[in-house]
Amino acid sequence: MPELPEAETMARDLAAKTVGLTISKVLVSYPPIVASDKDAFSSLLTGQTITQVGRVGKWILLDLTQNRNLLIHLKMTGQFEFGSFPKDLGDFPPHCHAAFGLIEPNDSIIKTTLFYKDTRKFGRLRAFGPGELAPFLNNLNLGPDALTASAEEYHVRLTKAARKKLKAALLDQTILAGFGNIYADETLLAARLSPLKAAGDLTLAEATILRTEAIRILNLAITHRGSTVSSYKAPDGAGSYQDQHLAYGKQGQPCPFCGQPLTKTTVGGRTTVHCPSCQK
DNA sequence: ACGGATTCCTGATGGC
DNA sequence: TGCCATCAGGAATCCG
Repeated sequence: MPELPEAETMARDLAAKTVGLTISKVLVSYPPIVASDKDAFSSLLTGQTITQVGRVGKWILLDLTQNRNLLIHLKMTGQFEFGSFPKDLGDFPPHCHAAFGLIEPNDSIIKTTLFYKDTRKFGRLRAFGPGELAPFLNNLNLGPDALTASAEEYHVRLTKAARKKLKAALLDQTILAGFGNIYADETLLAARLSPLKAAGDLTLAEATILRTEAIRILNLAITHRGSTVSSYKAPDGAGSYQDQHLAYGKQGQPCPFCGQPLTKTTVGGRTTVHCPSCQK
């Protein structure tokens, strides 16, 4: 499930494969995947060249010519795949819902096709015309990026969540952007902080440790191309950070720090694994 | 107002 | 073996 390191990996792979290419054709086989009307979606994108691919929190952002943008949230199972342009709507690869035919500048032959693939169909693609992206992003009210926020920002933003449990606060993208279930559990264990603790009780010293561990783990995960659990895979291959998970999915196994068994609970509706003995 | 529950989806898994 | 129920989870939306 794509979180910050997986979104970053996908954005980098996508940038390497698509920047400089022009979208010559768009086909949508499952219209709900496109947040707006699919014809409006296609006409906003067709003819535009991809100039940059980046990440905003867990969103993937493609900058296009004529101040247009394509913003994608991968949710649980969204991914990208390359292939040849489908002959019709019945000719899509399995679980692929949108196809973008890409050409070299001043050419007309489709060089490659970018597919949006999403088994569970939770992801959404949105196209924006000039001036439309900023208000949308503004409305998302995303907090500072988990990778670049300062210790003070971690402290101020998390304590403002008051009685919310620390794990739930970390998953709230309006507090800090980028954490998902995996990296929240991994970070909390590394920082020896309880997911059940009230976020409002976090001291500056604790927030500082939390941030240090978060940045260490997120960067390490990026160097490993993310964590491949269930089906995550970036265009240039899967990740391997799952091999270094200490908390996620490790319920019942001994805590790597004290040896007591890790317990599984539910916090904020999410499966949470932690060490009741180490994490205070 | 704020936090918890529900909803969207499908493949994997577990129990009988 | 087969079938059905349950679970997984990001974030918008609904609810108390």
